[in-house]
Amino acid sequence: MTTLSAEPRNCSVARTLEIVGEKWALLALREVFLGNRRFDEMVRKTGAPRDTLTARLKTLVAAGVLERRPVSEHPPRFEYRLTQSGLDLYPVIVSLMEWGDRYLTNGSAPPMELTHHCGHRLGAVTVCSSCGEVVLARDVRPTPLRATP
Amino acid sequence: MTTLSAEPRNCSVARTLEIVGEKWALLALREVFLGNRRFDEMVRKTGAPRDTLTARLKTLVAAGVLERRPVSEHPPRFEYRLTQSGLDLYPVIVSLMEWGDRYLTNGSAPPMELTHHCGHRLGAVTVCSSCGEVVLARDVRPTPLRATP
DNA sequence: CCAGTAAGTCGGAAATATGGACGTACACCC
DNA sequence: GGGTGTACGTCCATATTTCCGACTTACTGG
Repeated sequence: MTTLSAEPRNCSVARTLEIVGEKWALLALREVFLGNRRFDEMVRKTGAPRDTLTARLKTLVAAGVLERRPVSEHPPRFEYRLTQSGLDLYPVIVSLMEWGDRYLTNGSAPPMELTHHCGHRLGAVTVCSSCGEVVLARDVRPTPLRATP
Repeated sequence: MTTLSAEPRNCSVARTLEIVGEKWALLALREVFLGNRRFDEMVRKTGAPRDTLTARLKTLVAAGVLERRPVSEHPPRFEYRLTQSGLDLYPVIVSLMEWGDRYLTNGSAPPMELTHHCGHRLGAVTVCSSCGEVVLARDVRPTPLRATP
């Protein structure tokens, strides 16, 4: 018999989405990348319900993507900071933004522009780390698995 | 007064997430990128509830990311194909996968590898289209808006 | 005729999301 | 000292979604 029913794939995409696979999680991250590290600020800038944002931030902190740290004792105030793994989610955010800029602006200018430290507007492209070529879906194939011996 | 309450940002990330900002939508896209274009196959490989997948596919088709086309009349069979805008979501998928491979494999090998047509394992990196440098969050700033006159 | 597959739809229970009010702990100002 | 405002949540009741299993339709193949 062939692998007949193929359980749900446990790939890295699925695993990653367990952590960031929800609108408010990614929008909270967007805010932190933009420098807004405080709860109320995130509520305002994302439009997320306070409860939901609380839950998402907890997940992100538990996953080690954000760190919640006190910035003042009296009054008690906190901020959420990106950890290294959090910083490494930047490509996810920018590729979402890039796509929206291309397909969802309906002719008008993108609602926000980013400037790279090279001085130019950031245009983010995904390239292959081996050959440096722009990655197109049609140029990529899943590597066949070796049979389990 | 300063822009006191700052309505939720309507940025491209938020707009994009209205379409793909949910686990099953992105996993369905992953499957299509892997070549599985059929409904039942997506159900099996993603583990999504059939209803939910139906709903997500409808959204994706409505957004023009996928196209639902008949592949047989008798019996009626359909497949979902990526449109150009759908193909351009590839960077989102690969950057999610890249991150999971880095942070969620717990020491073991990634559950799936991709091969680029250059012959090497695909390592996807996001670079600035102007200077070619790898994009790091700390090297990017939002461009200040011109004041509305 | 029976089994199987593909592509959904349906219904009802369970889980989540949402919005508004509330709580706490201050700071600022008069 | 009292009133107002901000930050960071929590709580509750309702609304919406999700989830699962069963069912439907339309065939093919034996």
